[in-house]
Amino acid sequence: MGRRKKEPSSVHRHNIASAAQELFMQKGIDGTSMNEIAQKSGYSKATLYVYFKNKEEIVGLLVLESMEMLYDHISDALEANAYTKERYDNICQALVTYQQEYPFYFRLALSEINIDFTHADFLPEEQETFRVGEKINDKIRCFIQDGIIMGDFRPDIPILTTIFSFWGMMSGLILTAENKQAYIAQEIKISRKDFLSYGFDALYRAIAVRPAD
Amino acid sequence: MGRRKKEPSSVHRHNIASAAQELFMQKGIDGTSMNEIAQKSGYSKATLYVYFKNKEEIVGLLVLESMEMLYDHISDALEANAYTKERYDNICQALVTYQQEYPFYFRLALSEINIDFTHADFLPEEQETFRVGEKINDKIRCFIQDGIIMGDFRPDIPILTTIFSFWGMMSGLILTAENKQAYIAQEIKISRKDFLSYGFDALYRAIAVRPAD
Amino acid sequence: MGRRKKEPSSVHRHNIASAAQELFMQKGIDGTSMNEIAQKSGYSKATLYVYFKNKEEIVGLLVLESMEMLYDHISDALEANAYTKERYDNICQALVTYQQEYPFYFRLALSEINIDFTHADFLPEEQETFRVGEKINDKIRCFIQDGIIMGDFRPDIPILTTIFSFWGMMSGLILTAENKQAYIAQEIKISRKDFLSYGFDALYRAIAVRPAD
Amino acid sequence: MGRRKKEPSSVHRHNIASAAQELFMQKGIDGTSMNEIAQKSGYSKATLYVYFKNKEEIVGLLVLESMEMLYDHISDALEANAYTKERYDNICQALVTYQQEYPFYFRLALSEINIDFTHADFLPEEQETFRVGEKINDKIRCFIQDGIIMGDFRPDIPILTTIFSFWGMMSGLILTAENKQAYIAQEIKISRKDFLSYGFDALYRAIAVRPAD
DNA sequence: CATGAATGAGGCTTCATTCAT
DNA sequence: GATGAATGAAGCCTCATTCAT
Repeated sequence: MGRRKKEPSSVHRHNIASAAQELFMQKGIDGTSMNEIAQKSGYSKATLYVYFKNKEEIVGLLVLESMEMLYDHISDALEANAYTKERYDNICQALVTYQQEYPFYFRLALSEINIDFTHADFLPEEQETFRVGEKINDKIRCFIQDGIIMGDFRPDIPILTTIFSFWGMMSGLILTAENKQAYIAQEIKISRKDFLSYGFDALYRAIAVRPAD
Repeated sequence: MGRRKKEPSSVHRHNIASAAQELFMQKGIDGTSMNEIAQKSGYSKATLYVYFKNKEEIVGLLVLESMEMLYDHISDALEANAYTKERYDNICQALVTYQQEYPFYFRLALSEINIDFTHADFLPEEQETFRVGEKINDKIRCFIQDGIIMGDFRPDIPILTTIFSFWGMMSGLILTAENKQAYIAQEIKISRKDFLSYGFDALYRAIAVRPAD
Repeated sequence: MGRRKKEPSSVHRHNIASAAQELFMQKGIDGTSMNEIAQKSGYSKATLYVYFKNKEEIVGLLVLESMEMLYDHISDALEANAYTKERYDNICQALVTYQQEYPFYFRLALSEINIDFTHADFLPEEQETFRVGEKINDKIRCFIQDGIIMGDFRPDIPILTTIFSFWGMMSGLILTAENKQAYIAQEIKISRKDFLSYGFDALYRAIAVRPAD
Repeated sequence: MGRRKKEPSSVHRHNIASAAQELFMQKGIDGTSMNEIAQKSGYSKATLYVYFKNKEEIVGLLVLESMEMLYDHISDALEANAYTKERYDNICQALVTYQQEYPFYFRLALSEINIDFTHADFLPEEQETFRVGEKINDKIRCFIQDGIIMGDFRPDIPILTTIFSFWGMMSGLILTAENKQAYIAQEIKISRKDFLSYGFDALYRAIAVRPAD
């Protein structure tokens, strides 16, 4: 291969991680070889190791990138609207969109790779990922507090507990909509959108001042 | 190794699958080698292949076994009590217990391996697994219908949608309690039990006739 | 499996060897597992080792058996007729038939497993095989001597040299007819029978008193 | 192991195939493991897979290489001399030399691996092998036609039939000379050279205009 | 910087063979 | 005698990673 133009290192990192992401999505992390990543990204296998210490670091960057995108999605969702319910719906939509765009990392974020400080291996990327996670939490916290102030959410709800339990329940709902897709369509005969709305609304009522139904 | 006592074949299968389960849990399916399964189960690697055609078949049995246990857990939960809320709590508890006992398959059931008819590969074990899944659905359906009849659940709730969305949300909640364990304990300073109750109750209210709060 | 009726050991040996033969023919010796032989023969894998010390011994018996059949074929061919050319044709036909019936052992006899006293491993079966080979040679020697006496073969031909070179050439011809079957049919447009006759006749003329053409 | 000097890839392929050839010769294809090939060739096992997709491909290259050498041997044999009998003897000698140099592939060419269009798997190497086989046939065809024109061969001989039957018979003869070597020397007390000449001459007479005896 | 080349380690699976019953 | 059960050894192949250039 000819040498390529001098580009900032981060561009190459992104190119590689990007190719990896698609493959991971299709075949899982373990199911994807560095060889395949090399081929898909157009770099040589050895070059991968110029930009990443190892496979794990690729995953790390990917998780960080996806976490940042999630942050952006959620930020946007919150800034756009004034009414609490609308903002809530926007957050839900942001999550759904995010899952559709980065199904692989949505799953990761939910379960597999655990980004809490327990097993902080302290790779720089992981630290950063954690930080972004905190920023997301903050955003949500503000949103809930705003909602309380605006009289839309019950004033007695435990904020942190709500954030985490909702995060879990929403993720589970979205994942189910994804995984049981065919089943839901054929057996329940309901659109994915309605299926999701049903769940999101149920959750909203749980913290709303008066059942908004 | 010495020969071992004559035991019915199913015992060996269970021994092996059991060892596999623990390893899968710790390191994932792909991350676990047949070598490790052999060592942990106390059989020789070759013997594994006497009892299972290949690694995949071990996973298959495990999924089936765990699905059956889930069915038992849920059956018990439903038969034990008369009051709808109690029965609901029992189901929740059954799921939590199940997740604690078979964390790996709880995860599977939620996401990766898809037990709907979409990708019915028709391995006998997989077929059976699907059937058990259906039995579980039926149980839940009856429970909800009973709840409606007893006047505890709103009569207009869409039953199938509720089953699937609740399944997703509950799984997500339980998984979060598991994965963010340390975070929840240290940051929110709330017990896992309370964390889970908060979520389960929120969901209950969503279908209960009158907010039980 | 239930025990089977008491049969002379040789019957079981034959059953097993027989099953092995078919498999060897289809998939080669190395390509055939004891497992497959066990299944095909209807005995358990362990029982194979009651009747044969190991896989090699099965091959040994098979070679012996096939050598004996070849002897029978050739004996019959020689005793049937009076005229030299007829007897010659019969021998050729015997070889062809033998190759069709035992393609695998025809090949062995020609090349792979070498039954000359050089590498006499002195397994009883191999010794016996060698002895049968000698008996075949004797038969042919007599045939040639008869032919000379009858004035059909040139009196000066070197008998042993003729036996061995003819054995080689005939085998090679037959094998080619078998292996290039499709090619011969499609490209040369000649029947296998005619193809073989052409070669056999050429060889006959080489030792006949007057070109019989 | 240290890295080795930069050599064109084909050199490595040849090195590996060459080592494989010797082993195949001694122990057969199935009897030879990639491990052994690695050791004998001085490369690591993994490196074998850099240069060959799998074991089969090694065989493929070997067959092709040997086929090409055979072509060269025969080409040389034909171009060297003017008299038909001399050219015939040269061809025979070429075959003998070839068998001595590549005993393993001589055997293959004769029997096992079938290079006719029947089972054209269409691997590039196999296609090429087939093509070379055709070139050899052409050379021989020309030789026979020349012989007829020069009045040395009978004008009525069926050319293709002759080519194939002679190829079979000659191969069989050469193989017998090889396999029964010890036997021939000790029992017949004749040199291999004379043994072969006897057979080749017999075949020559079968197509020569007048028995050259 | 970029990479072709090389490889140790290890994965899954199969097999011939043994042994206690 | 017959076999179910068990296994050490080995086979093919893949992979993440390193290093010299």
